[in-house]
Amino acid sequence: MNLSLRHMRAFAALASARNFTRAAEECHLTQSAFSALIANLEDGLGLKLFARNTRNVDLTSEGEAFLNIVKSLLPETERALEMMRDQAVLKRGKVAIAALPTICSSILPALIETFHAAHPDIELIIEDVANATCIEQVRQRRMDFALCAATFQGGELVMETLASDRFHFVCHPRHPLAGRRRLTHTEVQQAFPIIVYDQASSIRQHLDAAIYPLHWRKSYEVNNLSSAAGLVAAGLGATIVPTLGVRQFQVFGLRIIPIDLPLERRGICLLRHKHREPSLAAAAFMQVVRERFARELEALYTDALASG
Amino acid sequence: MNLSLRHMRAFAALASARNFTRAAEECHLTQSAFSALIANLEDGLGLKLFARNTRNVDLTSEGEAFLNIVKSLLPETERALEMMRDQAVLKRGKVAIAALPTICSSILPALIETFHAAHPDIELIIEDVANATCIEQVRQRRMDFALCAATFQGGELVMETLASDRFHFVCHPRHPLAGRRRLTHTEVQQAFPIIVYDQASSIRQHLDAAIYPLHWRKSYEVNNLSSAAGLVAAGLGATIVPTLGVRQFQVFGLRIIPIDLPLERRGICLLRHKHREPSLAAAAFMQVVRERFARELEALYTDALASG
DNA sequence: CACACTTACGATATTCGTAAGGATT
DNA sequence: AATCCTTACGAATATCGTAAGTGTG
Repeated sequence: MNLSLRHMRAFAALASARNFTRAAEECHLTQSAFSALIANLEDGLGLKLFARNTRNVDLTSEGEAFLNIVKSLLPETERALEMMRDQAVLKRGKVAIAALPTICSSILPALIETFHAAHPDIELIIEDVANATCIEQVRQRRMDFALCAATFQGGELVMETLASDRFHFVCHPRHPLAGRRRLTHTEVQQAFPIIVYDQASSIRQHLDAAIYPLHWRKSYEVNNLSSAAGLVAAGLGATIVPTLGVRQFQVFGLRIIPIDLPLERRGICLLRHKHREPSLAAAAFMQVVRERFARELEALYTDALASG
Repeated sequence: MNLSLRHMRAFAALASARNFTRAAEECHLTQSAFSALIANLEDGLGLKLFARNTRNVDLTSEGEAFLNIVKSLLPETERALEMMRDQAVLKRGKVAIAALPTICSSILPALIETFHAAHPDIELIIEDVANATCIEQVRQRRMDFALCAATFQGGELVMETLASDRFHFVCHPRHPLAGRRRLTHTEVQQAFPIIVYDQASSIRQHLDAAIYPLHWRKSYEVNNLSSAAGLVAAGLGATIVPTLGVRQFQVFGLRIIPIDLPLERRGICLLRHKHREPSLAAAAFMQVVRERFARELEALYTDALASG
């Protein structure tokens, strides 16, 4: 017996209409096909569900028993299919994204807005974590994808470069270098005191790698860009931030000057797992990312130049 | 989309095995047919449930969602089918019977025993009520059928005569008529004092109709045969009972003498409703009734003659 | 005799298994 | 090269609709 949705729908229709012709219409079938469908159901179950005489159609007591079952089973099945259909048209589902804090506070909100306008019912889970955590979450397939710094990744991780962001020297308007329009990294190294970030930070890692084997004349080490912004605004030192982070400094009216580092740019990538098939929703979000990320970052950069 | 049990079974098998070939075997299909079945399911839902590459089969996130649904829906559906299958082989279901008290206390137990031996899991509901109530319960289709006295029934009731039971004069061994081997109804009428039954009793109704327009010289009117048995045993009078009721008197060692009445016999019938389609279980019980009732009654009769 | 379900039947669609094709490790 | 899924294809099966058959009120 291969009970199908059609069987249940036909049965329910007939149980309610108690008339083959009308029930058949309801199911968009000819009366003959409908009759065969009911007969097939009865055969499959091995018992009569309806007592027919040419004038009336009535449920047998086995039919009553089946009706009780179908009354709960049919709506559940219909609901299940509807849920899947909704998923298919991106009415439901969720996308889990890990992203660097700088991305979360700069570009991501605009991308979310775009995505949400198109797919208002998709749930988004955003985890703003350090680069290493981003990678680890993707490796463990706990997130659909990550937006993080591009680093060499072997194994089952797939990296897709989105854009690269540049670095800026940020200082108080009364800082000795405040009047410069462009700086080299050697000039920056001599700008004492300098505020650097925690070792776990991808900015710090990138800069360490970029400037090696030179040493930073650090004076402060902070965890968040906003802390650095406060220190710089108070005239306690200067700092270096990627374009993705400049906005935090713009509000204080600080000087923002582009730098040329040996590794001038930091690659930003979309990182995903080879064996985590993206859901339709995730695929849709990734598409938004691919289409807009580079442009948004460029806008941030020109904005930083203008304000600096 | 016509979701079927096969779809769900195939999906569940594949989700668990994560391998088309093995899942196909589990479903007793060739791998190719199984593949088509899954493809059909995915097409119907409008989305991919599995991410295949030649080495691995994995659920997509939509597949995970569907798995959650199927994990509850499939067992429910299977259980529903099993219940219906059980009904078909009389492993489940119930039979509701209304029957006269005399039948309930005489023949019915043996029939129940037979039926129960063949169908141990069928629930039986027995209502021992007066004839009028039997008829009314069947008319209202509240019972599968009734075992009661045969009376003219019009409309939607179907009467099937099973047997006819005879009447016996029952008296104390020291009663003046105790030595007789056979009595006529006129002799019985003069046997004073006589114990009769309540107006609602079908025995009383039958006798009233049978003896009309003569009058009973009644001395006591009781509701139950067992009460009458007590009175007769105490030497307070004689009574008239149908064969179905004699057993209650045999235990007291009373004399049981057949009578010839103008309407010698009382028909016992199986009464059912034209439009209450009997369940398989009810049909099975009715069959037992048809096969055994007359024989059982005959046995009671010869037994009564022997003991009388 | 009229209505309502069943049966008959040819056309169409689906599903099956065998066998070949293609991709990944 | 081996494994494993998909595709191709002819045969078997199921389902459809039209139309005729059947039985009950």
